[in-house]
Amino acid sequence: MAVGVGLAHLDRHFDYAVPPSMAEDVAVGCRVGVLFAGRSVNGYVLGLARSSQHTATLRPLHRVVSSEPVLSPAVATLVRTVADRYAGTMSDVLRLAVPPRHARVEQEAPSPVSASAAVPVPSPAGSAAWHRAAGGAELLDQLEQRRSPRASWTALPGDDWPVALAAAAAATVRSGRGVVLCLPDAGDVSRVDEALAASLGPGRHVVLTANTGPAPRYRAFLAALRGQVPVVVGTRAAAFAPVRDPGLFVVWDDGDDLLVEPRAPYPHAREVLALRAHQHGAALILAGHARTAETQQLVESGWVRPVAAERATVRGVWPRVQVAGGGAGHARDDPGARAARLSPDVFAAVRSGLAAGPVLVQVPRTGYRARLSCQQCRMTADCAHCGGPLDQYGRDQPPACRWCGKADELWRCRQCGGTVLRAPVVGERRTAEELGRAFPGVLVRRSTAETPVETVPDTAALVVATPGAEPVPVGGYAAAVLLDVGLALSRPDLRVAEESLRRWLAVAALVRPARGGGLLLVVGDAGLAVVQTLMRADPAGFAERELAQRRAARLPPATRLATIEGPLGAVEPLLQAGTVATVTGHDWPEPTEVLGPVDVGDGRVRLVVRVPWRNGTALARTLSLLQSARSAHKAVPLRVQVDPVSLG
DNA sequence: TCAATCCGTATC
DNA sequence: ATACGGATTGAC
Repeated sequence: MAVGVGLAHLDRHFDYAVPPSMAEDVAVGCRVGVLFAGRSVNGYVLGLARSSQHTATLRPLHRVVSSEPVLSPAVATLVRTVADRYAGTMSDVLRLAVPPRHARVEQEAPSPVSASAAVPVPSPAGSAAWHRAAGGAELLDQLEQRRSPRASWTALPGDDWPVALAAAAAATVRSGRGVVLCLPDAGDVSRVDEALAASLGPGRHVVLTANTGPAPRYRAFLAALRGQVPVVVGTRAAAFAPVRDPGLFVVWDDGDDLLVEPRAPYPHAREVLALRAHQHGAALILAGHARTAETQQLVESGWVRPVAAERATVRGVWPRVQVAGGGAGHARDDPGARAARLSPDVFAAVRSGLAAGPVLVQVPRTGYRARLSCQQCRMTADCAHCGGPLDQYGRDQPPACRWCGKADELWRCRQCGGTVLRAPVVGERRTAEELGRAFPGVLVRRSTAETPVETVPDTAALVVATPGAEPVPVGGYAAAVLLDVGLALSRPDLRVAEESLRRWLAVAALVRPARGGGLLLVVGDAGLAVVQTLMRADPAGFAERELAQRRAARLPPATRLATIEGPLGAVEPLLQAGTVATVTGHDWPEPTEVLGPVDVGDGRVRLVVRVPWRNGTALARTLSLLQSARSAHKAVPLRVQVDPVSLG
């Protein structure tokens, strides 16, 4: 059995004797309680055998918590694989894979399932998007015929992708197999939920998300486990869902950080589902308007095949893309134009759009602001005392340093001597107010993650939305505006370009085609690669160049990175050659770069370890051994992250 | 020579 | 965490 202790050196199975009194109740995969090193812990039965390798006499099981076999052998294997991949423990991954037990839900009489209810025949509407993509129709056919294609699908503007994904799920169900779909947020999940209800009929799927309460969550988990439903859709919480005979795994928009589990060992739903597709010989669809460098790497390796429309088809549905100069990154804006963001170009685009239908203005999230900079030359404003970033903490207060807190009463730009600071991001509220004043009589709606607007009618209306909270208009937006493109790109992040483009492609996908008058106005520098991508309507080409650049820069996914964070005294010795070999018996795989340390405060430091992609497994193994050696000596565990989302 | 104690290691 | 064993120490 697997015991529920998080210590790395105890991350293996332990044998227990089954007392005759429990023989009836115990089953492979069920929860049991045992006495382990003198304390009572829970665990899962990994297998039942007549004999044990263990020579000493076995302790008896303490109790059988429940006979429900919540950890199937396949999921147990998956959990082990994910733990190894991320240098984590099985115990940690089990917490992600098996929801907490809810006894009352477990006792509930299973709702009568119309197992014989036929899955409706495919509807033409469901496969419209697939027929637009080269290889899409074949993909559906293969799923229907119980085959297992693996694909990267680039959805087009106007594609009803929730319906398309539901059609792929239905085809798989008709072949007698199960499906798991993971989407970044609850909004996406509910759209696919609805589409699945239409394509599968009632009672054939369940929704599994973390923010539904413990009871409904366990109920949905059990429905999949017991084979009552063949399809599970949800957020990253659904990645381990135990569907019967899985035939298809789907990830939507894998560039979204929400697909990364925030609990150790921080697995990404795309990786979990790709591992499952490999494990079961099942199909995999990595779908989105954008394509990540990770997916591009899978495409280039030949493991997944691209399913995307031909150029002519793409051109036919893409909006007209117009670039308006300005925004951050331009050193010489006319100094008076504080509101370059809402320039005459923007007003013109909004005005003409409103004449034809709804208009969307996407504004960077408040709080996602870049550093204050000089109004005149755009030089970043740094603290004179410690060099940290200055920030504006109140309308009438002097700027102060985010790091040391010192206020700078008399800031002067160290490049041009300017004295006026530029607050780079104005929130959506302010933008909505400005637009409301400029277009009196027009309804201005604000949509944010906290208070999203679901849909907008096909009439003149102005929607100001933060990324990810764009309402889906019934008939497409007549125009959309991307403000401050260069500014968003100034964020200090490993994946800014990819991440920003992802958000902008999501907007482009909601705009009417050029021939229907659709316009996408990009406020930024036409020379930027991401802006070029929007103009050329070529997300796959961007992914290709992005991956090439990552290779050249030795960044993921061309390499595998891990971060190690902990007390200075524990982490710093790892920089010395031979330390890891002394501690674990194995040195870093050759070659490995160990970079750092970076002070992260509180006496803690962080190292970055980098290996070529092919050494990823060996690196994870070394990191596991390191954690094992430490936990065996009662040292505090280091915080290890394989494939960290960010290095900041 | 034996018990008390310490330390490292295993935990089935 | 707790349990155990082997090494160490100190009193007789």
